[in-house]
Amino acid sequence: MESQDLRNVGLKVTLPRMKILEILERQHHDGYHLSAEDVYKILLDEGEKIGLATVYRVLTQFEAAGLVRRHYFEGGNSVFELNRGGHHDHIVCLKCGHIDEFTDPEIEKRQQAIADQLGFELQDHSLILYGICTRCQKKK
Amino acid sequence: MESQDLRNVGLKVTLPRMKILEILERQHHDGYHLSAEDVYKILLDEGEKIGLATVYRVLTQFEAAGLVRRHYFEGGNSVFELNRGGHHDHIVCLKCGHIDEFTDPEIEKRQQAIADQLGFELQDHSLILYGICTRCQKKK
DNA sequence: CAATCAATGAGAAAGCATCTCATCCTTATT
DNA sequence: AATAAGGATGAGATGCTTTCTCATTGATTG
Repeated sequence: MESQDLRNVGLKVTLPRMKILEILERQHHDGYHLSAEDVYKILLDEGEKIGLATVYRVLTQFEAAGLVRRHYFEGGNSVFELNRGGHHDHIVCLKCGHIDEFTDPEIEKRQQAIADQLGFELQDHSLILYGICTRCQKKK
Repeated sequence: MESQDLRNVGLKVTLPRMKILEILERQHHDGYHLSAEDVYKILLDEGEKIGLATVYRVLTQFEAAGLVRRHYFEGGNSVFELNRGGHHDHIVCLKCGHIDEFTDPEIEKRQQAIADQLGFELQDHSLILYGICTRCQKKK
């Protein structure tokens, strides 16, 4: 029941918001991370007349509402993914852009310890590993 | 002997490059991280007629040459700092922007282990913690 | 000191993201 | 259902960071 997701966070149920949520859900299964532009193009492909400004607005609202996470990978534009439960970090292939996800309790623990030690109240973190994936290593 | 730094990496010794190197060195002691715009403003303040395009060009060259590291913090524009030896990660205050640096061998080790496990040839990483620094906690 | 080739400045251009505002649509209320 | 009220949207303008272009200037080698 998607429309409930929107009401729960105090957002009106509108066609753009439903469509964008649906696209994020659909792509999430494949582990994809979409830029606003990506989402916009998918909408166009599916015949929806939704403006790019709306896509940005909605994604930003979704982020503020906790429905979505935004990541700043190298190279500029940020990407979004559904925030279904568990936190995870990313490892990005520098050649093909493939992204894998992982979590490491030990790293999380150390992060908290470091913040404590430096007197920071830890609120968030961003950990991204960059490398060459198996497939691209072979293609050499 | 700064000009040698430039020759060592195959760059001609020019006034803009010397000046920018010098600014990075000067600010480095304070732990500051400068955007291209910051560097440009400092140059203006000091009466140097150096174009913004040159600042970007030079910083990018310095990065390619390994003299400088570029970081993509949240919010858009990237910042630069001198790459004097040791690698380190960053913790950024979400209120005042203050940046502390740290390294944690345990985290580094885990990162390598994770990359191995996922079949990636690890090349680089970006770890940024976000929180509220001691000073800003008190200002509440 | 001359010749060569790279470096620079200034402005144009690109790319991502946000803003503006008139119009449209959801929602709460009749 | 119909309506009023205020939020949401589309399209284009705008802002901001970064890169590109190209004519000019400057560093380096012999």
